[in-house]
Amino acid sequence: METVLVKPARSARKAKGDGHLRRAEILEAAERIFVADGYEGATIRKIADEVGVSSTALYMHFRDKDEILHEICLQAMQALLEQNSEIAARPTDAVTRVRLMLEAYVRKGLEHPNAYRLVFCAPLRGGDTPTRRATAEISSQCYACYSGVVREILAAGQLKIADADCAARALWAACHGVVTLMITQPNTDWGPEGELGRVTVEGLLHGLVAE
Amino acid sequence: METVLVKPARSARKAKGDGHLRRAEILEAAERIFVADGYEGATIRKIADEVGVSSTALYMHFRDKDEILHEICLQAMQALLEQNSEIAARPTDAVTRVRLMLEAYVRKGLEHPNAYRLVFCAPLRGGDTPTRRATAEISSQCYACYSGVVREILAAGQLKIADADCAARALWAACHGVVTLMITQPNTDWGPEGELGRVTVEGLLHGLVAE
DNA sequence: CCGTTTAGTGATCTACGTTAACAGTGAAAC
DNA sequence: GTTTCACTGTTAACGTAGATCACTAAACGG
Repeated sequence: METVLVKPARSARKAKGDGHLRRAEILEAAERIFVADGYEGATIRKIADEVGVSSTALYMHFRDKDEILHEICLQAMQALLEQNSEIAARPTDAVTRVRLMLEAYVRKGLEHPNAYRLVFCAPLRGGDTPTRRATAEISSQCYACYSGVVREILAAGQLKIADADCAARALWAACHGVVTLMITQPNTDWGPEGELGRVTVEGLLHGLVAE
Repeated sequence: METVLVKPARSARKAKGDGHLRRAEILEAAERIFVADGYEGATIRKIADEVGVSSTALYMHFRDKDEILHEICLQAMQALLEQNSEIAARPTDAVTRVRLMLEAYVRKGLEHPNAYRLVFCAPLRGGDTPTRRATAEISSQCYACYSGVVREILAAGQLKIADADCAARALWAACHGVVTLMITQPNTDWGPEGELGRVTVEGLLHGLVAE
């Protein structure tokens, strides 16, 4: 059995994990803690401990704590964008596609409550880090993809109001409300699984879309 | 030179403001800072500085930081409850009253964004302080008052779904979504003043209420 | 082989919420 | 008139947070 030549290297110092390997390792650990304990719970030191490295080392790979956690959210955001694009391309009618998007949105939000909170509920302080801009870019693409389908509904003459953007925002806001409410008050009885989301989306769709 | 015997020692000390006077003074200062800088921005030391007192003095009057800021929110909550009660008692039809309540809710939320965030968006950690319970009590009365009117709609046979509570929650969630979106992203263009709120509420009402 | 770059370290800084130990005030009790 | 004592302050300090500093060991390029 041949052993890889490993540096015995004296010391408790963690071996170099070259380049983006260590970076990915940090992101993984951060995600585990972040998902479990939220933004405040995921401290620099906890993440560093999980990786087995000193807290200072994280600043080699990320500008600050925000960048680490926002990078995680960026991934979730990209997944959402992919999903939205996929739904947008389906050969169904526009109303059905909007419905599917909104349902997927609510589902994703409830599945990743901490990421959702960070992206959609945080006051958006600070501003110009690349990660921040990337997230904004993706989320804007996400919205564009979604509102495009709403505009299709308008074009088909099925929208009861003249402003498609406003309708899109209203539907989004309603779903956002469902997600945030259920996330922040998980102990409240929100009725049968998925009922609140369904009633909200269907109700608003019936109110805004003809037929 | 003979001097009057003046309070020697501690000069910079602030005069005693007996009992709840000082308490009210702290609440006022805390509210100013809280409104301007939010929960994280309103630090114990800043509040104490504003009052002109050492930071530890605040612990004479309040158990901890949470209690101070939640007391502020409690007042806003009581105002909301009063408003809701007043609207509930009006001699108009139930649908109109619900509409008025929701509009008032959104307006209040946008007027007191930081209080709104603390009460409705915070993870509700900790739990059994008296102030906490009082807030929960008031907010539950608030909901009861509101959902009672929604039940009136059901009783009048005007509700399209059988579950009045679910309808009430859906309407609330939608408004909550509008408020939180506009609060957390104040730089986004949300269209004409009040439009998003109006469209969301009216749309959902049309979807859930017959006629 | 040597100098530069890279990726790590522990000590330290500032700011936060909070607690502990102590001190001045004023009014009631003696 | 003195003593006592609750009340309301104070300064000092603790523990934890994010972030920075000065430094160093390994990896790399010539």
